[in-house]
Amino acid sequence: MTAVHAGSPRRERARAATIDEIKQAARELMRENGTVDVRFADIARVMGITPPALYRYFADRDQLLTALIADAYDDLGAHVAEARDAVPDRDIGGRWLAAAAAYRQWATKDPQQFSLVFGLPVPGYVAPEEGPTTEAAARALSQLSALFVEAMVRGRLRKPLIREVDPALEFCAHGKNEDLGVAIPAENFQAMLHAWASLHGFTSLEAYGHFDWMAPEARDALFVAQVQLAAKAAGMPLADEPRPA
Amino acid sequence: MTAVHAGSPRRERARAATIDEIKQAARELMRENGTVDVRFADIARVMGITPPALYRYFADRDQLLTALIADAYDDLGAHVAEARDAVPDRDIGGRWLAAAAAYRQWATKDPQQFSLVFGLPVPGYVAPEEGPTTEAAARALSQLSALFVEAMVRGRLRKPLIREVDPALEFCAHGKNEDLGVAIPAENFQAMLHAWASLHGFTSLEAYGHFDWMAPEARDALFVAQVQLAAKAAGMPLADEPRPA
DNA sequence: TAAGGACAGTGACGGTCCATAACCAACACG
DNA sequence: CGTGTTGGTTATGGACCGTCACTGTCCTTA
Repeated sequence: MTAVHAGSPRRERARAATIDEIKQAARELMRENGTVDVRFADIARVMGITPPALYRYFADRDQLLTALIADAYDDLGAHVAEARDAVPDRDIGGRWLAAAAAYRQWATKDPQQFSLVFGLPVPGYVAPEEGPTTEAAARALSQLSALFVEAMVRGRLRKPLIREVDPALEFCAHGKNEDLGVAIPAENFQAMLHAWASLHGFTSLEAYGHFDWMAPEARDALFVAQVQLAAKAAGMPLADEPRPA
Repeated sequence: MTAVHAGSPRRERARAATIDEIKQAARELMRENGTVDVRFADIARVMGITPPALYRYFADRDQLLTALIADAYDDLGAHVAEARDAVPDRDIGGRWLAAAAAYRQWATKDPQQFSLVFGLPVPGYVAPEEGPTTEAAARALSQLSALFVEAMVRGRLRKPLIREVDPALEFCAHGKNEDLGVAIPAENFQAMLHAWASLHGFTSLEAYGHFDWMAPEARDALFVAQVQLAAKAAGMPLADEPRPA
């Protein structure tokens, strides 16, 4: 199993294609019945094979889920990055808004995938610890923190609304700064997390139907206001302003 | 089934007790294996009866889940209300902080229950539409909005940071004001939802382990800062300040 | 080119879990 | 004291996960 043999490139490609088809079918089924549960029997039926055949590619249902989670992280990261990079470099606020909107849209379009990534971790496929999901998560979320890094290196990051930072959090911020490559002030680091949590909260509530009592336009408006508030509070330039004196 | 017979009060009490025991056992098991999944067999085993006996009390696994969700909402609402009311009336900011902390603590202590209430709705037990879960949800969340109503009637609600309100959202706000009994300005209504989303986002991320890389003290600090920011942005008096001129 | 091996896939099977059906004991009530 | 309701049992069916033994096919290599 999981032979390291490297085999022939021919087989390798076919195998990769099949793995991809399985994951695709799983996502499709999840989308259809609106659940994270996937039945091997259904996947097999869709693919025109028998259930046991799937075990050639995934040792376990959990292993398939792990792969799907990693994929979902990557997909989220890619969506955010694409939307963000579609806005000119200098419009930092616009880039943040675009990234946030992508985050939201990705979640509402596919609540199952969102739940897969940000839902209650089921013991079993969270275990790997430093596994592919953890790495994928880091990659995806770095797409958001990159905005703050950008703003920082351009000298456009202002003081956030909340300036007091607890020493413990300051310590964490310093630790993370090593990963980011740039020294973001602890207060802005804190604000960055606030912004993420705020964005995530709105997204999560909406994706799971807790804003269904609102008209779609109202939801849109609320979202924009929420994201703008987060940016404002985080010291992120909102409009395309000149750098502060 | 679900006889309307009313029967003898003796039997009624016994039945209610059993139903409660079932739900309690289910919660216990959920807590133990950290999942929302509950096996009827396990519940029965814990209770010392056989699985089919449970069907005397719940027609379905979904029905049990529905009951658990409603209970969870009520529990959350009770926790929030208790924590909030433990702080003197005049300290509005303190009441908000206490309520938010209760929301957070409730979620982190029992992520399964939190996920039950705020997770991906599984088609089946979300259907009722105006069912017990919807009502329970309204009750629970009104514990949060009550803070804004309090602040409003005491004339302590200031202008929020974001003042522009989209007409669509304004319309929604007016609709909800009828439920609240007090006319909260649309801009503050919007800010209230921002505060909830912000609180919920932090809570959700933490409960599902996405803040595990932070030290507990750092998380605590981040939370307080987040909630203070939300209050500040919402025009809610933070410290026990005198009413504004 | 022929033999050996790796790999994809199948059918049969065991275990677990949800749910129903048929049956039995106990209790309330006329 | 009989009768019907209620709470419980055993037996059973069906769905699904995962394993096993086996077959066919393609690749590799001598």
